[in-house]
Amino acid sequence: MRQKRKGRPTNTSRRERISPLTVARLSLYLRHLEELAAQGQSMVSSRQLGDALGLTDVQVRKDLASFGQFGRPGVGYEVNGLVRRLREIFGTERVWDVAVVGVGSIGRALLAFKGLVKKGFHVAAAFDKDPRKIGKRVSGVLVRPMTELAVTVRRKGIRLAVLAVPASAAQEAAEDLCQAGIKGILNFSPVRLNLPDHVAVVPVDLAAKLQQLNYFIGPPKSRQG
Amino acid sequence: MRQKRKGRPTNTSRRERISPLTVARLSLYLRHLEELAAQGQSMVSSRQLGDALGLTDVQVRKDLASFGQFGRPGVGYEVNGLVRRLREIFGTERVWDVAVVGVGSIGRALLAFKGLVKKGFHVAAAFDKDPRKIGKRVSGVLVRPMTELAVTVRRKGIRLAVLAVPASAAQEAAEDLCQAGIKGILNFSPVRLNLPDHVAVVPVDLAAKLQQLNYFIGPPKSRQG
DNA sequence: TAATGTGAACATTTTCACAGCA
DNA sequence: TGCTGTGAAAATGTTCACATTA
Repeated sequence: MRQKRKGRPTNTSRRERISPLTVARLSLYLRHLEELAAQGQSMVSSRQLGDALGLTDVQVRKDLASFGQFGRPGVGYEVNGLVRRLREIFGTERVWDVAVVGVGSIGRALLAFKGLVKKGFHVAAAFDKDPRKIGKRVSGVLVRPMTELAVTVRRKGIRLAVLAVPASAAQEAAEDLCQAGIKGILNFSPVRLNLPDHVAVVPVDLAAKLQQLNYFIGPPKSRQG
Repeated sequence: MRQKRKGRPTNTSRRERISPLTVARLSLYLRHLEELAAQGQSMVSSRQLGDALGLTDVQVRKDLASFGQFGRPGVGYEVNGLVRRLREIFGTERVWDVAVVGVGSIGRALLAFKGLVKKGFHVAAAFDKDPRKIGKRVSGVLVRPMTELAVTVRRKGIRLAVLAVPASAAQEAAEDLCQAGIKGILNFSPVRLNLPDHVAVVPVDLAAKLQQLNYFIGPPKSRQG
């Protein structure tokens, strides 16, 4: 019932839905596999991968099995093959241009962040509405006025944006991004964006994460009751 | 006690475990409720809250019910009361000191981030191992050498840290933090930290989030099918 | 023996349906 | 009627047990 073993059914371009939690873990796998590849390791078992990332071996196999048969029983997974396949899934065999909107401290940090390129992303344009910033270069990227957003995004074919403006300006800027044809927004502003469904938004709320961390730590060790 | 109306079971200090996904949403509720309070709104329904945050009304009620009975049937929830209760849950009726380790671009962004104070966090100390940074002030905070970490953390009673050092230095710095008695780490380094269980770690991997966003957007819209 | 892949059991989370209060 | 609170159903996610392949 299954195909020959050599011709492996990798359901390559079939976009059957991978669960979001699995997708989140796939980027962990990719990160670690890239490290292993850099160290010259050519095979890896689900156990090794899981141990390195704090997951069970079964979880790793289930996740990897969600997009095709890759492993060789008794042997493990081929590192380079998996890296290729995961990049294909994330669409990062190529490099994607990203726009940064808001060149405050967070925007600046992203412009300076070298790690992005290795992962397949390149900050290709930056926007701000502060006239004092416009025309300057930050980490080598020219800061443009918001009025040039649509034109620049279209000309460069940018589909991803990072939104790092103050809360009060976020919704409006997000709508500008939509108008410009952006497909996905990584949102650092502590605001829920109200946008059409065809635009994907991933929120990143640092203060909220600290609150949650504080909850899980619990009350101060009641030293005296 | 405060049972004024019908004895309402608010299980105030009972720390029965709230599920992690609920906790994540509780910070969303708190954020929005604080806004409503600032606007002078005194009551809110689960429906209104849900609409504002992209959740169903049932989800909101289930979440709020997970730590006591708060709503008044036919009326809704009292905004200020909920704000107080949520702050109590997150432990943020008081302000907590936070240490930032690594004063690169991300560390700097956090030092400059005003939003933290409003949420109950104050960056009280910064550390780096680069001698050129040590002794300088960044956003008003003195940068100290890593060798002073333990002493400073203990003296100031700091229990939360943000780790923003390069991947290669992350594990070692994290161990230093543990030694110093830190209880929770917000980890910006793209590395899984291997630490004792009693230290809580919340990872924040920006490149990974972009990858996931790219996955959900899917392949470039093949314009002619 | 050392691995993968997977159905079935289990656990968690979300949604539904509705009882009951104001 | 408008709203909360909640048991039960449905959906989603994780772990277990084991067949299978190298």
